[in-house]
Order: sequence, then structure tokens, then C-alpha cells
Amino acid sequence: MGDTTDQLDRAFAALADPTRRDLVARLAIADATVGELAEPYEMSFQAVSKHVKVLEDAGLVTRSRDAQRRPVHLNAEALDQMTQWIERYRREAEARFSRLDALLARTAEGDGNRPTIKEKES
Amino acid sequence: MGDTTDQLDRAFAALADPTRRDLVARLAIADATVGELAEPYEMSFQAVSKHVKVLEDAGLVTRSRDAQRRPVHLNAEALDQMTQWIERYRREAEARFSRLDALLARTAEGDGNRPTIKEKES
DNA sequence: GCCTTATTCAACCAGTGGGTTGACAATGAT
DNA sequence: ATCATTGTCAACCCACTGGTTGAATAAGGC
Repeated sequence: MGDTTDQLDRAFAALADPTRRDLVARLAIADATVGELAEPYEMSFQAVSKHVKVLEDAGLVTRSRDAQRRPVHLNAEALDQMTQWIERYRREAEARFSRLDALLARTAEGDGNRPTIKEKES
Repeated sequence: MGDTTDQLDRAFAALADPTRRDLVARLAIADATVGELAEPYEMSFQAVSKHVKVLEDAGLVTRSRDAQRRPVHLNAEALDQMTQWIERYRREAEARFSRLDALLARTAEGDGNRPTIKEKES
């Protein structure tokens, strides 16, 4: 359990940084080396290297070796796991709201107070 | 622009904490007060209050007032914005992989080296 | 072997984050 | 008015993070 938790911790934390989100956005288009990734930013090359490491530790990217280069590759599966988590609760919440809306609509219509309502809430 | 960025920063950072993800999971089922939310955890009441504030600043929850209580309500829209962001790039990446897979499959089939291939990569 | 390219590691600094405890504020009940 | 309930604010501690610079490693080119 701690395993999955840690992974989600790291994944969400990784995407909490705008630079790293930008890296992900660019890696969605094409794999790239750290050097290529670092080029557009003001910050030092090493800083970007660190950012990439954070993404890697979060499982969001993987790396292979090609001579001196270590091309960075986006891991779509990790992104999928994140949406899985979010969507589960979003759907739960929305389902609940819809039910509530329906309830309120029925009550407001004036033909309310039917005893069919048994959504215990306390 | 900084606006949306900040919001995503905060939202992802908020969900990077396991306690806060648990809060979200519970709020998906039902609204709750800070007191109710704090009850199951070992940590102090104030710590949970802080966590809720982080979720609120991230736009993930909203709060109303009911006498002394300030019930916390999950904001499904904020969750949706997060999935929007993630899914955009996941889809881009996956589309690219599919294209690449198809390319490799064609090449491997032996009827390869058709000049239709012009995915310049260098 | 020596030089270049690409990348990481190590040490450091300032800022932030999660936790604590203790005091304060807001609202309702008596 | 006083008390109880519910929650926030403030100050503090320690760990972690994002950034820096400088040195080290890894792999190829000559």
C-alpha cells in the first residue's frame, strides 16, 4: 500500500512544479535529452537535470542510453494512474451532486415530501 | 496565465499529500466539518485545519457556514481541470507511441523501407 | 592516451511545508 | 453575561525543495 501511496505522492508533487509540467508537455511531443530539455530555460543545466530526476523518481519518465546521451521518455501509464485516482473521486462526487440536485428539484416542484426519500445523511 | 498556472501548482501540490488525498476521498462521499474530518487521524485538529486550508486555496474544496460549523465541500470542477491537463498530454504521448508502433510493425513486416516514412527525428 | 560531449554528484543556501502547542475569534446555547 | 463549541492564527521546529556552483563520471572521437 505504501508503495502505491508513495508513487502517487511523488507523481502529484512532480507535477506541482510549472517547469516540470512544461517538461512533460514537451516530452509528450517527442523524447529529448536533458541538454535539449534545458535549452529554453533560464536556469542552469544541472537544475533541469534535477527536475528530470524528480520526474523519473515519480515514474513519470524513463530513460535509456544512447552513447553519452540519456534520452528522456514520457511514461503515459503513470499519467493514466493519476487520472484514474482523480476521476474515481470526481465521479463519486458528481454522482452524489446529481442525486442531490434531483432531490432538490423534486422537492421544489411542490409535489415533494414523498416518503420515497431515504437518503440517510447523518 | 500565471493564474491558471498557480491554480494547477496548488492543486497538484495539494494532492501530493496522502492525508489530503484521503480527505478528498472522504469528501467525495459526503461533506463534512473540520472536526469530523480530523477525528480519524492521529495528528492535531489544527493540522487538519491547515490541510483543509491547503485544499481550499487550491480550489479543490469550498466552505459554507452553518452556525459555528464551516462544512467542507468537494469541488469536482477543480478535479476535472486536473484531469484535463493530464489527459491532454497523455493522449498526445499515446497517439505518438501508436504511430511509432505502427511504423515499427510495418518495418518489421519486411515490406518496409517504403519512402512514405518521413518522421524526421535527428 | 587525450579531449570533448553529456550528464550526474556534492555541498551549500534560502524558502516552503507539515507538524506541534498556545492563544484568539466567531457563533450558539443557557 | 457566561460558557461551550468550532475553528483559525501565530510562533516555532525540522525536513525537504529548488536553485546555485564546482568537481566528478561516462562514453565517443581523434
